Amino acid sequence: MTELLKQNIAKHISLSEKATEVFCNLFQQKLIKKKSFLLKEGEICKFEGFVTKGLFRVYHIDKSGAEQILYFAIENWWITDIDSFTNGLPSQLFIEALEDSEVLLISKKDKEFAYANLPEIEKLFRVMTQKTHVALQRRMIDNLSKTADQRYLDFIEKYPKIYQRLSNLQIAAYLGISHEFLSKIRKKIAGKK
Amino acid sequence: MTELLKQNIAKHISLSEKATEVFCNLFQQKLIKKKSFLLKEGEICKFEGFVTKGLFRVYHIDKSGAEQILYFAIENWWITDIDSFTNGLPSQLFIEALEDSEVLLISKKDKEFAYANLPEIEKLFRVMTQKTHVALQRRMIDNLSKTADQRYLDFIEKYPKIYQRLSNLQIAAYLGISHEFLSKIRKKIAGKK
DNA sequence: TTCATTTATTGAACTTGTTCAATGTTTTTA
DNA sequence: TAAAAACATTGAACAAGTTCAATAAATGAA
Repeated sequence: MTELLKQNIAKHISLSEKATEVFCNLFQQKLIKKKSFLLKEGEICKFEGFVTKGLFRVYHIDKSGAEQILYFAIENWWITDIDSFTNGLPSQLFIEALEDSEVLLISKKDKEFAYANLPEIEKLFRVMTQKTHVALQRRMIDNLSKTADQRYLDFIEKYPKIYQRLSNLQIAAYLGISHEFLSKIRKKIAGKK
Repeated sequence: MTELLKQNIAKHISLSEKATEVFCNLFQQKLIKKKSFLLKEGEICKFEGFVTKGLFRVYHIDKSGAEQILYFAIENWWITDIDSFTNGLPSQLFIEALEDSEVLLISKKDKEFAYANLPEIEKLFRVMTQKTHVALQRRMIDNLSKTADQRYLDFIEKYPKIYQRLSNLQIAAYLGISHEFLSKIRKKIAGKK
């Protein structure tokens, strides 16, 4: 059950078999039905999760009711509201399953146990946070410099597996454009081929 | 000379006086004249820096020659290209002093020494990376949802100290708009008061 | 299988932001 | 301190993206 998780850890750091075992045993599996929420705005995020099956979206709803998607998470991705989780603040985010999904969850207490007793885990999360930060920096630059057409094409190229499983509504909310405009972009691109 | 740095560390984690001393001694001061570069695109970033005086901008230049500013750094801020530094890849960023400045630099080798010998330093950088990541997530959401007018007002409110030291050209490159349009926004806002 | 719901497409009018070129203002530097 | 360079403002024409409303297509639940 934690096979994927073990592989994922090994991609970031080298960790002894024993420590891997101890760490992975801190996770509990949870099944989330499509359209259900792992986290809602206002709640305090008490978990960090690793997706083993399905698809989630992590998003924010602004004052005018529009949704902005921070990221999607499929198999092998981590999900949490890192702000709420680490600082104990009410979350400003929603985490919703877009398919019937399975996650492995670790509680805040157990993660602190891991930090305290498995020193390599501190490195694991430092390295992972650095990588997601670099990815977000790139996305920030792209959003500042590229037109919606190009961001759409980039998205398809970068996440072909995820793209196929998403509606245009979701993709538009990720790109930061209206779904009507995405529809027009798709038409324009189709005409060019 | 490392007084500011020590205070900054203490804001993130609690670290023994001895370890603080050892860690801070790994830094070397460097003076950077206005309009000089700490890093240029194509170079491999070999340092992580802590600003003790002055002002820097960290930016990218896209294919069409437009500049996108990832962030500004004044006293008490850290600067590096984390991607290039950790992965040894050629940087896609420029780090330029906008004022005569002073930084404390730590080399990659010395940082690895610190990770290996001062276990708390691993935590320090995990915590700091998490905080900058949360800040960037918020900026991402704002860029997806807010109009340029609002982003400009937010910027002034959030970074009043930095704002005063910047030209409109720099602010526009941070907000992702043309400086002409920023000029029009400023006129509109001034008229409303 | 059918009906209801959600998702996608399209057009028209509108808003936001860009580009280019001209002019004025401030800051640097010789 | 004068000239040069960098920065800021403005207008006009244009491009990118939104909003609203209508319709079509796909999906899901009974």
